[in-house]
Amino acid sequence: MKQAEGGLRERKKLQTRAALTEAALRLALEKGPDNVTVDEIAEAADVSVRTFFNYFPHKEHAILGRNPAHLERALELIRTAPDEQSPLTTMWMIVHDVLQELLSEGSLTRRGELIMTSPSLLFHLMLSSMDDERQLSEALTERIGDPLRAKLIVTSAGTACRVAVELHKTTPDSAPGDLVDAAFQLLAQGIDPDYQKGQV
Amino acid sequence: MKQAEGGLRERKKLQTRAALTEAALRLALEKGPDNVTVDEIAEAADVSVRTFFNYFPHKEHAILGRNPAHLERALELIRTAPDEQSPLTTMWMIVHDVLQELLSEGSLTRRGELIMTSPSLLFHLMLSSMDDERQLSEALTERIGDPLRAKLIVTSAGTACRVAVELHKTTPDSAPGDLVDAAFQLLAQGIDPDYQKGQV
DNA sequence: TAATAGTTTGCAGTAGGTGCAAGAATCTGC
DNA sequence: GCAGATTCTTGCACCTACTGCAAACTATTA
Repeated sequence: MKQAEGGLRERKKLQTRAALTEAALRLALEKGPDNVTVDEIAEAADVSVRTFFNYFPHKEHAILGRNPAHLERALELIRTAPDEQSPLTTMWMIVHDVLQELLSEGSLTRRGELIMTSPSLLFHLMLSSMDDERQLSEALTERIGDPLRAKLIVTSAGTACRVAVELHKTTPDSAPGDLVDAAFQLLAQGIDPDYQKGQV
Repeated sequence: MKQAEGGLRERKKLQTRAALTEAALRLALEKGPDNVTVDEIAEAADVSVRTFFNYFPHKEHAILGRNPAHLERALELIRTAPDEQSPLTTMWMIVHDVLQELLSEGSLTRRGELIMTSPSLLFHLMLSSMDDERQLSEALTERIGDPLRAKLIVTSAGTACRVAVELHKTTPDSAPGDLVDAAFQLLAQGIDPDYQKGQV
């Protein structure tokens, strides 16, 4: 029978994975994300290159070090949200849930800024976000019925974060959290009340 | 002195570029976008692999065959929009401008569906869209002042298109154009009037 | 037609990424 | 604590994407 959680094997895998993400992030910060090779990361984590690719499909995944638990929690938040809570409010809570953790472990600033400097990283982040998005949309559709609106709410929440981070780079005086809040507010109430379709 | 436009050299470059995108798209459709190699594309277009990379930085760019003229026209539309036209309305016109051309040349369905099947293609598209987005946001900020709102409007328009295409795949009975319109409408008026920030 | 400027190409090299099979480590039932 | 099954690691051979360089070629210009 398979040993559940506490096995040595399990722990070693977690260790290896942690060592790889740690090394990847550190080296990426030191040398710039595009100047790190998989060879270096593997060597720093003391495993073979081949093993690296057993853990991550792409170099970028190691640097991003995505936490699968975040998606789980987000889905849970959507499923257990009280009826009276509006959908975008739920999304706001999800965003802040993740944001809080990233801030508390101090990896947001390091990793976040890194991501914004590298198109390739950003790209892979978005790529892996696509699947999350799909799952979140499905969960939200389950709740509110309208699939178009559900998808728009989920993707808009994502866009709000991205826009906030980008804008924060050009105007560092405004806090990212405030920008996220402002973006959510705009999206909720409408980004253009004067819109008129079909003035062709 | 440099010959302006009609030179043989100029025409040959256009020809080569066209041959490459044509071959890339055709092969991608035949064999699936991830099973095409640059070798094949180059051979089909009767040029060397090295020449391929003189024209496109990535394989995906050839398949996407992005038309630089689209961005130019979009920027022009933003700059010359009448004062009374609301910003999202302008974005709607841009979207339909491109849509119309893609439909008329018949490449939307072929290329569009292809793109949606390949994460790699999708993300090269988004990646190159990021730069477009930046330029469009700047132009729109110029016009309406508020950079956050401008960025949100531009990115939301992009998201609307993406969501519409995705949704069209699962519910093919609704036309993509209608879905785009519905998405724009929702975004304009607000995706969640009951949103309340900070119910933590 | 000769000089010039721009294009194509082959070649050599770096790096990401995968399949396979052998060997090492862990886990299981006894 | 041991034998056998399971799982992980690793080296190796291989494919593909992509870049820099210098030589060969071709259109343009005077």
